[in-house]
Amino acid sequence: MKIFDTLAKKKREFVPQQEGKVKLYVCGPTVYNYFHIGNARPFLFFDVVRRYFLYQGYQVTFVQNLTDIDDKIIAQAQKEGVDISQINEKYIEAFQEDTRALNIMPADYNPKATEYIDKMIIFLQELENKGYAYQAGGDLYFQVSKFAEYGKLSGKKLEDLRAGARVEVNSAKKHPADFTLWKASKPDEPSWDSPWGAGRPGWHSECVVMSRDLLGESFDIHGGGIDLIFPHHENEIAQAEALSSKKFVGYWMHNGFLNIEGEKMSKSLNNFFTARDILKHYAADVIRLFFLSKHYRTSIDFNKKIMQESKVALDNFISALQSVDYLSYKVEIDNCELLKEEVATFVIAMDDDFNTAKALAVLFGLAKLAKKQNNPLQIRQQAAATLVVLGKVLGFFSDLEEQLKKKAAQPTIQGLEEQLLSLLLRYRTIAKQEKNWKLADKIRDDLQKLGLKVVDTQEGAKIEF
RNA sequence: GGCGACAUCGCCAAGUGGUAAGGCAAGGGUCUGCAAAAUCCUCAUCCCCAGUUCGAAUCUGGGUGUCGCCUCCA
Repeated sequence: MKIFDTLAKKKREFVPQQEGKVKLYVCGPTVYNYFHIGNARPFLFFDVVRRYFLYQGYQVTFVQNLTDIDDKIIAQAQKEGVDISQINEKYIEAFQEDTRALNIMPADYNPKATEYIDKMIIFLQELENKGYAYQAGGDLYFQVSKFAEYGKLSGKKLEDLRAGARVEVNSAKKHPADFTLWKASKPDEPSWDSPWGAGRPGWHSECVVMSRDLLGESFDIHGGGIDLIFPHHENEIAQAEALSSKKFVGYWMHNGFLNIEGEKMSKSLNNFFTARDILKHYAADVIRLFFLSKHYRTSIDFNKKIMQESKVALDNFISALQSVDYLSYKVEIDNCELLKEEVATFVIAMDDDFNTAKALAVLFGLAKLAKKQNNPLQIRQQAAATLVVLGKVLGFFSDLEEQLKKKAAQPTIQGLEEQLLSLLLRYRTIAKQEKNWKLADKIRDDLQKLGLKVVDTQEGAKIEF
C-alpha cells in the first residue's frame, strides 16, 4: 500500500509503527458555525481512509479534535449575543448531526481544546525550558530560528517568508514567522491562568498536545486540508520535534480544495454552502460519490450539474441491486462468494494512494454485471454481493435497504382521486384502441403537467411520480 | 516578489515509458401507435513547440493557460 506523503513529496510504501495498527489524526473543525461543503471533503475522505484500513484488517485509532476556543468563536458569540459555551455546544452538536447524516463514522476520540489547557501549559513550559519559546508583548512565541528544520513540510525557507507580505509585521516578534503559543486575553475574553499570565493557547499547539496525549509522540498518519500545510502543520512539526527529537508523523496526507462553480468558496461571493444545506438537496451517498469521483489530492469543483450527474451515476448501483431483487434475496446475496478479480482490482486502486476514482470504476463494472439480463443469475448475484461489500468499504449503502424500499415503493392515491385517475386512464386506453392517438397523447401530456407521469407497461398504463 | 500544482473526448475523470478505465451527455438498434422506461451497441491519441527513447499522455527543455500557498481557512 502506497501513500503520498506531503513531507517526502512522493508516494511511500505504508509501514505502520506498530504492526496491524494505524494511528490516525485529522484536524477537526473550529466549532463556530455549521461546517461547509468544503470542510466535508476531509471529513468524508478520511472516513474512507479509515474504512479502508479497517477493511484491510488494521486496528485503527482515529482522533479528530474540536477547536472550541479561538478568535472566531469569540467573534461568533458576540455576533449571536450569547455565551461562548453556548456557541460551542450548539455547533458541536451540529457537527455531530451533520457528520452522522453524511454517514461518517464517529471518531474514537474527539478531544476539545478547552479540556487540554493544563496539558498545553505543561507542554509550553517544556518548550520554554528548552529555549524554543520567548515572551514578548504579553504573548509567548515559538522561535522558529531555533528549529533548524523549520519549513521542511511546506518547502518554505525562512528567508523566503516575506515579512509583512499580506499582513502587518508584529514588531514584538523576533522573526515574522514566529508563531503564538500563548495569547494574552483581553478583559472580556475567556482566559486561563498560566505562567505567562491570563490568556489562552495558540491554535498550533492544540493538535500537537492532543495527538501526543492520545496517540503518542510519534504516530502514523496526520491529515487535513492542503491549506493547513503552512503554517499549521509546519508549526506542529516544529513544536513536537523540538521537544521529542523524534519524527512526529509517519505520513502527512492533505486533501485538495473544493471550489464552487470554478471560484473559491467565500461568504463575499455569496457561494457559501453548508453541508447541512447540501444534504437537503442531495442524499449522503450522492455527495460521497461526488467527492470520491476525483482523487483526493486534486481540487474539485462543486456545481449543480456535477451533483445531478453524481445522482444519476449513483442510481446505477441502486438499480443494479434492484435488478437482482436484492431485498428478496438479501441473505443469499450477502452470503455469495465475491468476484475475486474485481475485488483485486479494487484493492490495487485503493492501495495506490487511495485512488477512489479508479475504485469507483470497479463498482460501476459490477453494477453492469449485475444488471445484464443474460448473465447467469449466480454471476449477477455475486456481482451484487461484491458491489455491496466494496461499496460499504467506501462508505456507501449505510441505509441501503431504505434506499431500495424507497425506490420500489409506489406512492398511493386513494379515494375519489384514485377513481378519477383510473377513469382517465381508462378513457386513454379506449382512445388508443380507437387509434385516436391525439386524444391519448393529450391525456398523457395533461397528466404530465400535473406531475403524473404515464408509463405504458405490459400490464397496462401506470402512473409514476 | 518567493514557493508550488495542474492542463486527457461536449462535461466530469483514471492513467507516471509499451500503445487511452469509468461516469454524465450524445448518436444508433430492440421494444412501443408515438413517447417514456428498460435494454444492447457506438463514441478521444492526450494544450503548443523541440528533444530523449525501439517506443511518451506519461521523461527533459522552452512556451501558453488555469489555479493554489506565502494571513484565519478543510
